[in-house]
Amino acid sequence: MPELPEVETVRRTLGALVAGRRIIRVDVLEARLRIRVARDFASFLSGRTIVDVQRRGKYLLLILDEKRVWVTHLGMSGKLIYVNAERRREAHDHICAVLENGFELRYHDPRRFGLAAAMPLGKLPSWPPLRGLGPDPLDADFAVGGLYQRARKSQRKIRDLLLDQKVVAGLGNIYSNELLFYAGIRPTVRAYKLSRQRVDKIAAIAPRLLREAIDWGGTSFSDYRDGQDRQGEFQARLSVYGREGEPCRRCEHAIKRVALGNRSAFYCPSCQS
DNA sequence: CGGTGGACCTGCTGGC
DNA sequence: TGCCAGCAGGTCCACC
Repeated sequence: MPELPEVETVRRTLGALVAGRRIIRVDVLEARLRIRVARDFASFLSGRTIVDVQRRGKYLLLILDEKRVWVTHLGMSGKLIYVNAERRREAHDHICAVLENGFELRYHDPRRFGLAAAMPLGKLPSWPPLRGLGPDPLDADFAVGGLYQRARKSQRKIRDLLLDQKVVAGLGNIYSNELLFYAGIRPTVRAYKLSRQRVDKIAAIAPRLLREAIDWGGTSFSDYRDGQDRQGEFQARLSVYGREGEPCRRCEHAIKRVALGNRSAFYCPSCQS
């Protein structure tokens, strides 16, 4: 579900609402996420004030005082929302952080593929899930040429390479497919077969596509919501993802779907080669 | 090391 | 109406 634009939208909508708020209590209602929520998670966060909300790839970082951090990943179906504490808690609300102003931060995740962890800020860089993340396309120092250096040595299909968070942090199946449409490249092409020019085109388009998706509040297929539980709008502007059989917006040919591994890839047979 | 395929979960949809 | 197969935005691990 949530790829870079969705996580960034949550970061922005949440940041403005929770910065400066103190967590007075944390209720962990279900600890069995992708990584089991640690026993001391609640006590480690209780009493802390949220200073800032940041993002690394698809990971959200709630920076707290006392140099502590609450890290979360939304997996496929996760939401992190800021709601009035009066609102009834729902099934799959796994973590509720009660704030001093009568609101709560709720982590909700039906499939439980996400994670929640807390640690001293200093431990974050060496924490395995974050260590080794590739460059983030929205970072100021994102280098267009870096992708080609990886691609030229890889036997993998280009769609699969783009999904690898060690290569580029933040792309998932929606935006990898969209990116390849705009670059005019079929998802099934082996990475090493692509010219420098074609790979550079993918890398150059990535920040533009992701920023545009953020401008529309991300893509809501089903579960995804921003920090205030609102849907995104970018699903109406997708070019290929989820559009099997529908006409290409550029040339009218029917969009095709192929299974690559366990996941679908979408492309226009006429615009992409 | 690089690459692939299955496992982990729940919920929804479409076909019979 | 009911049941079951297939599919879903992600990541990790065992295996070759």
